[in-house]
Amino acid sequence: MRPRSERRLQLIDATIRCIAQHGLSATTMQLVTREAGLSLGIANLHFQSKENLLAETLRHVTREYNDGLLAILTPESGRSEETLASSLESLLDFQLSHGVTQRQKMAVWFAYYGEASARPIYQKICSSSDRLSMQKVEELFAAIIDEGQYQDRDPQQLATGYLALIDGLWLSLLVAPRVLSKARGKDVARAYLQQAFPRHLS
Amino acid sequence: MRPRSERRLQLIDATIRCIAQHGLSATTMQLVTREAGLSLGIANLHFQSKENLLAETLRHVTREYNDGLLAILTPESGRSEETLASSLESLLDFQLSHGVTQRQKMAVWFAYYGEASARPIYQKICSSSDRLSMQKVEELFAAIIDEGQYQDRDPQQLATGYLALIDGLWLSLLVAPRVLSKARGKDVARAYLQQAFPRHLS
DNA sequence: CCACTATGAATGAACGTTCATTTATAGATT
DNA sequence: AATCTATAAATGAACGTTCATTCATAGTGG
Repeated sequence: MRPRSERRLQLIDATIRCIAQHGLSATTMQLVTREAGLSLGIANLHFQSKENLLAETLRHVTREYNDGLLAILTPESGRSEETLASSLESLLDFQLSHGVTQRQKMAVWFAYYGEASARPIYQKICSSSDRLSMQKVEELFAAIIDEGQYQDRDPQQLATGYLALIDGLWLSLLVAPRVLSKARGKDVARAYLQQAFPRHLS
Repeated sequence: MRPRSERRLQLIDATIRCIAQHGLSATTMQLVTREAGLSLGIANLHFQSKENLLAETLRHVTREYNDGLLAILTPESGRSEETLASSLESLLDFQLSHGVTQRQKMAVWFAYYGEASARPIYQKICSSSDRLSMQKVEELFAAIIDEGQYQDRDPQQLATGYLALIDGLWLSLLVAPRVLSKARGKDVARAYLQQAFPRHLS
């Protein structure tokens, strides 16, 4: 017997692996609980329903990503080494890091995106996460434009383009990893940022 | 009684509407055949199985898009008015046209992408379509770089970035249409191309 | 001894598929 | 033209399977 929070995480992790391996539509309670090494009834005990388990899994993956993003893009007092240029570099490193671009995570992410247009719950979670990224990246870009005295740059438009580019690269990495390597994907994203802020990226 | 090809198209159209409205995992044979105004058994008569119907639906949407792309990016003798600059403009217009960016089509597209990592059939269809787009866009970009004598431009990298950007914009249009309008999405894509080929886009 | 955690067989609803039957169409025969 | 025949199209009730959920039961810690 283990505490509630531990079992919840154990089941969410198993759900992630199942979605990545079998897809969202083939993910059953049997598969998830067996993957977790637990009995069939346990998921309903901790999550009430499958729908809820799936929603919580999406929230988990989304929160994990958002926390990583906020750690980079939220200015903190005491980090004297931090510059706007280093934040930009960190952002790029993070979004194409191993942790974020591993197959499992991306497969989960896009599986939910694919169903989002039909399920309000998923749509809400996805779009609110997108809004946060957009806001934070736009803030960073605005500060960089100000610092670098860049002319004719629209931070909102650049942030929209950058985040769309990252999403598209993730999709390519997921569907055709042999065509696009992670390193090349990073080059492409870096080129975008270099065009936008040449004096902030080597 | 109607000929085979007509019924097939009728069922594929119904499948598209069902996926857009209910999602891929909630699309049942009952739903599809009722949407088409036909009986339950008819889909298996024309498509053998549900799996086959779903695969054919993906092929249909993919082919429709590829045909539109090829019509723009395949040079034809007799089109004397055609320039590389006008091809670039046409490409942009097409990829953010009403026909391509309507909710139904995008919802179907991403629903399959979401399942593609777990289903080889979907993966194959999606990735071979991506490869075609990549090849054609890369050819266009290479010709433009040559004509415009642009320096330090890698056509493959630019094409990868551009197509990823378009994918990402479609995703935004689907999940958060209120945040990103089609017109603004087009502006963002145009800005990318303008940075790359300033002398080929007004 | 009580509250919480855990099990897995049982349940009923929903699903894809099948198939006996009916309906419609086109060609052949009278 | 009218009738018959052969073929394909179309139907929907029925079948077997799979699924999420329930629940009686058992185990565990305080």
